[in-house]
Amino acid sequence: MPANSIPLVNGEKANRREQILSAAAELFAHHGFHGVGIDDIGAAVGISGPALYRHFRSKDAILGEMLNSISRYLLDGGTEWASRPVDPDDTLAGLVAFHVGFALSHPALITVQERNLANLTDTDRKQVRALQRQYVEVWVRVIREALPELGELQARSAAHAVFGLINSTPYNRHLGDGELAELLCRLALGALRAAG
Amino acid sequence: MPANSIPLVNGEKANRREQILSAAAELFAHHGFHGVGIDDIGAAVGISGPALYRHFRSKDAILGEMLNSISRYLLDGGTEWASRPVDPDDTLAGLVAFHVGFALSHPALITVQERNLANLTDTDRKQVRALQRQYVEVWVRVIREALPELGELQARSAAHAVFGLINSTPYNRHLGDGELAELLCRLALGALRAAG
DNA sequence: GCTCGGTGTTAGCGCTCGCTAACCTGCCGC
DNA sequence: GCGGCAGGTTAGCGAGCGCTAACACCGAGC
Repeated sequence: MPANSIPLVNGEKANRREQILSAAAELFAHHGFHGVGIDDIGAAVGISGPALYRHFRSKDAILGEMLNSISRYLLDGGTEWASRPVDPDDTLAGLVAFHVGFALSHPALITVQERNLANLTDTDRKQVRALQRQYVEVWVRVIREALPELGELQARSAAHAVFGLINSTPYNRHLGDGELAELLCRLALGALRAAG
Repeated sequence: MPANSIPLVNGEKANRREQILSAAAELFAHHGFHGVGIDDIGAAVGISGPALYRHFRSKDAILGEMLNSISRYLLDGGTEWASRPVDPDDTLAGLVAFHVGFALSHPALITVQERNLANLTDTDRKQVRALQRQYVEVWVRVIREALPELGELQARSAAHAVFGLINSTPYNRHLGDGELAELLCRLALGALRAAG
């Protein structure tokens, strides 16, 4: 697990900022950024409305910090897996498992990241986009090492498709976590294998 | 192609209601339901703001009709494919190709359907949910006929995952449509094959 | 040629929402 | 023990938004 700080599955302990981020993530995931009021977020952590401004400069800043830290966490984790000196197939499998693990333990963050990019400030959006692009590049590199017959464009499209597959976790709560994780890994790797 | 009416790739001819629905879909996809104003939608079809109320009862009604017709179109098309008397593998391949075709020609609708369910009226949401559930059941049935070793829960999870995979088209515009369609079909079928 | 329904316009109401202002309170360091 | 700061409160502002009201235009039918 990278130095980064995301894993604290939900609010047990954690300082106010993190409580707020966690609660806001849940709310944004359910109702969308514009569908959630400052007062709602406050109420979710037991304080009321404007008190949030003691911890964040604005509502946009909450979303900005949330998406930035998600993207950074994924990029750091992905980069670490990609640099493991094992054979390409295992690297790919590790990367898939890493992403699956994140998606399963933080479905709300996945939802927010997928839906609310457009609600970011221009500067925040640029940062997040840059991090996401780098993360995709990590995947493209790993995919092409495991499947040398794929072109770069094909690999990039396949990467996006696999993200879509894995990020289906928010709608996908029929199975237990363990079984679902294993299934998703199999599906993702099966898809990639079929791409070659 | 079912009796239903979705395919008219964009605004060429079409009456006002359909122009509005098409423009609104694009806007909702980019900015989210709450991020789009009545005036924005009007401007996008060359009329101004409140004139929309000559064609729709409310802003919610626009979203409601949009999502209802998407869901109905998918269900009708899916049902038709599922009832084709060919062997199970071909049925599954046809279903995949059908969904891929829709996702590629209407990425905005895909985005709206994924992101804005929560913004529907209660009654609209119930209707849409019901249609979506039926569509998933069609997939589950077809998947299990092609892959009898899968349990129902596994098949349902796999279906959701494949939806996620195919619905990645909005982020996936690196390849030409033809090549992307073929790739997505291969990925989806490869994933499902690996599930067994 | 007048009516009238269909479709457009602008003005403006009422509500919600993000955010600020002004004030309160309890804890920590000197 | 007292000053100050961190972190909370409520009141209220200004802007934006969904929607309605009131009116204008135009083409079709008697």
